[in-house]
Amino acid sequence: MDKSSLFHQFVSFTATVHQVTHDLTQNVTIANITPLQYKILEYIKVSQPVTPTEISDCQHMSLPNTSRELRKLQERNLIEKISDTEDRRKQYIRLSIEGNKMMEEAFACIEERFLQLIQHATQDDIKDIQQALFILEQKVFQQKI
Amino acid sequence: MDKSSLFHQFVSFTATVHQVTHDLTQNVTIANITPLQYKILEYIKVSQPVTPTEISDCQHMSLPNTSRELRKLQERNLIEKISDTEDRRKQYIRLSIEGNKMMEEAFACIEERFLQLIQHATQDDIKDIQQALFILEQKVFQQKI
DNA sequence: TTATTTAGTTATCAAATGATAAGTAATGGA
DNA sequence: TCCATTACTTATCATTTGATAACTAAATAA
Repeated sequence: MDKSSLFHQFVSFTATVHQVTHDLTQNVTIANITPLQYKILEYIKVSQPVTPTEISDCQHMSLPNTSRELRKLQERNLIEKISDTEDRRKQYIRLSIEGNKMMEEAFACIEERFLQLIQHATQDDIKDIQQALFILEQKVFQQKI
Repeated sequence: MDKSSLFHQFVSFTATVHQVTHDLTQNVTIANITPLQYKILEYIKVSQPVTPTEISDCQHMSLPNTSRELRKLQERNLIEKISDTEDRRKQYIRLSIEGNKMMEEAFACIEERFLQLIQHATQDDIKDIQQALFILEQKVFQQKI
């Protein structure tokens, strides 16, 4: 087995992953949120509390643009900014009650669609899928370049 | 094992996939190509010949916008349009020599980075990865909603 | 203390992308 | 033949996103 043909399998796989995640997340954002804002909220949801700099790094956007989007999200009461007591330059961002509710609903919707995707999976299938996810995470995706 | 905790593992996994593919494809597009144009070329590369309608459907963009981007790509001699002899409304899009060369280089660059990612994988690891990709494709990603 | 660095903001501009209306030309059905 | 549909184009406008300069305030190093 050569690594080059594994590459082709990998490319095809990632294309499918992107396709499926697009389908799963399509139209979950009922509120008037831009795709970028959704991605930011999603990141805050799973990593809160986070600083603007962290968002900037992880979402590959400049700090000024991050600041702008966070301001819009705060104006819509979806997030809260809490300044660090130690270092008063720093801020911690977390979802507001409203923002959290919105993201919970979004995730519930995605989960529902995901469960449809694996509705025919047996208990053994589930175990296989879990194992496969684990192997890929460990042997491919958590490697550093 | 319940399906709900599998969902969380899945979400985390897809986030990692997006992260890694972003890193792999970063800065591969030396030519002055927008991200959208790159994605279109990538799709043409692996699926050619394709019609504008197919591109429109698969890339989730309107036909007018597809037409606009294809015009730009043709102006830069990266693609060719061939009209169908049967149905003269239809067109087939394929990469030009130049466009193909560009995409070959892009893929080579991505492959190089991918190989770095799995440089420490043994022959057994490769087999495991292959098997994991196969299982996920089959049991999760190829399911229809 | 003073200078430098860090964290974030505000403002502004340009480019990319999305949405929509109106059009052409070919096809296919009634 | 006439009408509806399909495939695609052109034009235009709005929105989103990216890039950059100039700024404030706090922390840290010299």
